[in-house]
Amino acid sequence: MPDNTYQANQKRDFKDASYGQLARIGKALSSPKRLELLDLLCQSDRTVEALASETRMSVANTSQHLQALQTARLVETTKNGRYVVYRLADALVSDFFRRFRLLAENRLAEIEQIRRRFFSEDEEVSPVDRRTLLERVQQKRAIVIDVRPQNEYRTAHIAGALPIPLEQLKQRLSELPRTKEVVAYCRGPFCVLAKEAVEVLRSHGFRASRLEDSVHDWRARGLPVAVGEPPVHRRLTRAH
Amino acid sequence: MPDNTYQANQKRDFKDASYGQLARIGKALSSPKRLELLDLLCQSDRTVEALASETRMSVANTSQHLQALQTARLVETTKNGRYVVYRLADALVSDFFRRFRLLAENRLAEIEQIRRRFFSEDEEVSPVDRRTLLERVQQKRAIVIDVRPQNEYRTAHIAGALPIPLEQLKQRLSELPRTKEVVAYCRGPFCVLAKEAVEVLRSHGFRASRLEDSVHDWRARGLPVAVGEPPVHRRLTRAH
DNA sequence: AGCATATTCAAGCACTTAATTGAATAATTG
DNA sequence: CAATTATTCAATTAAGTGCTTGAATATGCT
Repeated sequence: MPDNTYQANQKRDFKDASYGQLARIGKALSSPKRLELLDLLCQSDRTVEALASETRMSVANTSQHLQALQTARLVETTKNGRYVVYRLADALVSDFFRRFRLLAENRLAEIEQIRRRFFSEDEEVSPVDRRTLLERVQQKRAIVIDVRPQNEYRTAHIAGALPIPLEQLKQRLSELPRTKEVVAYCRGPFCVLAKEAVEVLRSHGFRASRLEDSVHDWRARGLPVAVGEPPVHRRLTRAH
Repeated sequence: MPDNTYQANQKRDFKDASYGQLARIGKALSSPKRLELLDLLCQSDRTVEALASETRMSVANTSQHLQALQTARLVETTKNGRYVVYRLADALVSDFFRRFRLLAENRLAEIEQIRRRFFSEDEEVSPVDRRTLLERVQQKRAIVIDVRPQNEYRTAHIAGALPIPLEQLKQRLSELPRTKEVVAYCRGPFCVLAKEAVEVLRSHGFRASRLEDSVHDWRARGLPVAVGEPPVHRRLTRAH
């Protein structure tokens, strides 16, 4: 009997320890701010300062949240001079984050409501158009632009997309064709860059719409993803 | 300028609201006990009482945790007489839970340490043997037994596995072949049923080992999964 | 109807967490 | 070497969480 209890306790301890470890990951994912940081880190490495200003948090608070993510081993750091660069600890994390988001979108109808309240329906690329997008690009009837900051583009982008950071968009409108459909994408469904880009483009008479996919969604669909600078001939032919 | 601020605030509100929703899921996953409940619910529907006794929690506490899972819409309930039956809200949840666990196993070396401390190496089916298991079963050199409670077996089980709940194992040893390798599996890596089964079997002279896969892992590998009672002819031929 | 059982609710307690603030550390620059 | 900049640390506060306890609700049984 005491031996039975001992074994039963061992089993309980094993379970508690195991699920306790799983909960370390869960805890890391339990704060909106940490999730926002993680989503940004899925796009590219970043310094604490850059993450703080992007998320509108104080540097100290950002640092604390990043340490929480590091404790869960979802991110890691390297020191570069005065800067500490945070990055995902493994590509698996960005893959997981995507599934986490998809689960939330599937289970929580509120997310779709929030989205509908913020985005107007006519600026989105419809699911139908999304499937034929690659085709339309190949037929030169559409062009995809990546409006994220350049280093995120370099980390990974939709193959064939033209890098035009939102900041530069107004000055570079002449590079874009008025005859084609212009599809802008950014970090994913919770990023507002592409929405702003579409507003700018439409106000200048372009036919523009927003693709809510991130480059990770694109990859997960088995569609081509590229790394680094855009091929030079592309820029020359695309520019008008 | 005031209009800019207004728009900037709208964007911030959109992000805060969106990531706030994601965090609802994260919060549900941030407690060891809730994760244990969720893992159990991946195996089959259960009443509050059943979940409480399985996890060694008070009924009230179990009920509270289940409500937290329900708030995150990961589980749902139906009332059956006096009982409230909790179940996963969608098959996507069990698929997600598996990936969550795999991420944790990948990122947190502590999990492997805890496992090694609890399981002895020689009772596990090695990764190599796992890949050829199906083959050995077909060649009638091995037999797979499912030692979970019967209703979990009925919900889903490895195709061809023989249902022998751990509770009945000692009385039903005569049904098992002494010439074949006996492979026991249960709910997955954090479940102790198969370990106990292997100990019982070995102490009675069987060649037995534990397969740490759950039926969901099996399905995710593209291997055959079945539902319901075992085919009758199987039981007759298998029984000795 | 009265009792037993399954579950939920509500209050209370110890403990944890998120965010702020100001100081400390560490690397770089003039 | 002093000043500057990026980050972390430590202390504080308010809010939130996990678990317990005892009561309340709801269903079924005799």
